Amino acid sequence: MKLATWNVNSLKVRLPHVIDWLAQHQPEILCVQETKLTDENFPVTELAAAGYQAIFTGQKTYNGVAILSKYPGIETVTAIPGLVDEQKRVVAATYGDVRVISVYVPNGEAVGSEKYQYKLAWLPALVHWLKQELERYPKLAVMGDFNIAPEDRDVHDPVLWQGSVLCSQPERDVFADLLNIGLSDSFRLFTQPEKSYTWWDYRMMAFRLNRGLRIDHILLSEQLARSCLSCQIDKAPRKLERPSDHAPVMAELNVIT
DNA sequence: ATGGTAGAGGATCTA
Repeated sequence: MKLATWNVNSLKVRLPHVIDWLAQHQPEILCVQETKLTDENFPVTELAAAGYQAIFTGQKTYNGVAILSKYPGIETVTAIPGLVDEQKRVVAATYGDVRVISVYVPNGEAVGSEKYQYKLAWLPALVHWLKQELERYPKLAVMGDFNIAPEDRDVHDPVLWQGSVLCSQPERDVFADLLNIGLSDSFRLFTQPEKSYTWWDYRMMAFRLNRGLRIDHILLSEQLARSCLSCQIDKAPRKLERPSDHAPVMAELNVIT
């Protein structure tokens, strides 16, 4: 079973890239973030023609998440239970006995800003919910744009970024909480190339210079982590014309669906 | 020179 996640930065603009990528890699599941589409505008027909169904929750202009899959999902949830939040940032569904969550963590803008406060309030609600999900679903995969670079090796220039948003200690502490409740960073289950990143700013030739951060993650429960065979970042779509600023991350699991 | 680019929407906001 192949699982993947990709912040597409507008599914409307990126739909051709997404459909090509699905055809090439044939994942059972692709979590997407930043669809920037209301639900009535979601490209259900085009994805169905590509062999994928979708569960989604979106809004105009900002945010929006989805799970694309080859098989139908059940037990759909489109918000963190108990959290009052206008922004569409999570969607969950169950495929066989695998629970999948697509998540778009707030960016946080800058340390000390209102958006940073929102991020630091939002994240504990996510952790609390995931703890409950882990109790209910032993096979849990949480995938998406976490907007957190967990360690200095996930940052092209740790000195430049030290203490900045995406790298600050309070954010990294929450990421550690995610690991402490029983999730594994699937990318770090394996030996990886140095300077592996998933996001590069559009500006300043950041991609060409590989000035990136690893902020998109596939987190797996213990049961799924045990069956994980590989996890890799696919930089190829970032090299296309009009790319997303994020690259997809894909994991292969020894699980039959 | 606190810059630069992309998306949405139609002036800025967000990233």
